Amino acid sequence: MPKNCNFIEKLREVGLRPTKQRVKMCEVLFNREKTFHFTINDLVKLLSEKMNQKISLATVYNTVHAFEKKGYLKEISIDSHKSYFDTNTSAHHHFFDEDTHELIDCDESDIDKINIRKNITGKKINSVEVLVRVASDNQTQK
Amino acid sequence: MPKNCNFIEKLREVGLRPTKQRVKMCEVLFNREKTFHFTINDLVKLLSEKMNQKISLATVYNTVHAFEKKGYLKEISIDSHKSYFDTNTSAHHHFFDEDTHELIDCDESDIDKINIRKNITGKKINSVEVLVRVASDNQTQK
DNA sequence: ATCTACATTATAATAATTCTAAACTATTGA
DNA sequence: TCAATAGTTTAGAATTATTATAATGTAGAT
Repeated sequence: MPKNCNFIEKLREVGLRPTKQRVKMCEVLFNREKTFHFTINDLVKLLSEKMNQKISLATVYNTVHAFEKKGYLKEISIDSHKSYFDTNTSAHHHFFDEDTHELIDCDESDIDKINIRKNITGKKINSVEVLVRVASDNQTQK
Repeated sequence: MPKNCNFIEKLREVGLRPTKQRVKMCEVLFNREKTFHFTINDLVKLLSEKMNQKISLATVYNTVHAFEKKGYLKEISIDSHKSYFDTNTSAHHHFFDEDTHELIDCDESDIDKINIRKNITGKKINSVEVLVRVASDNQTQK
């Protein structure tokens, strides 16, 4: 049984038609050990260069957003100039390497539980996320 | 002594020429009790509607970025679709109201100190910021 | 096999931001 | 004071990221 079958099933489960393009994108995004952080641009490049799969840019946008809506992907706000997505959809924190522009997931144990003392009346907390910006430690940095 | 003098001096101190446009923007941004969160769009509207000051869009971008570089403003990443700026340039956390798209500063006492257990070798921590997303608490929400 | 609803595609449209090059202005110092 | 000059503003063009459109294609149901 080829591994694609998993993706076909998973797509069907959430009500997304398992089209050629979506299955291909699943392979690129979810056949990984570690979580994957990417921009739409990264993904288009990966698909065309590594997978030799020409998918229209509009489809990549549509599909990424479909995946996001169905909980397969999560959008991360780090840089107002581009959208990052994360294959790890659980609530978790990030390190952001300002030298390489690389995102790194935090494990649960990396950051102690955040204690929030303030309450906004009539509002409930949807998420609490920490972003730790890091950069090169040497003296000669800019 | 008109209050503008302060801004003229301040601009000069950091090496920015105190032009008419910059001083006007200072008045809009920094003559406030509370910190101010805004997008470029908000600012352009404020300048033209409230202050009756027509400033070219390019100048608003230039000036906001000049202020940011000199530490007068801080950019906040919340929404990948627009850039928010904050007149509070110290390290601090935010609430983000997902209903109104409003940003609210946290006081020091609102969130306990964040304890980071992980170390990225060769990298130092530049900042640690928490974003708490809140939304309406009622049952009938979307 | 056929139908229908949903997907994909190329391309156009939009929105946010940056670039360009000409006109303008604050500062310097003769 | 006044010109020189270096930095600034401006309108508009260019660029980039993203979304909309409308025609064509395809998965799933009958």
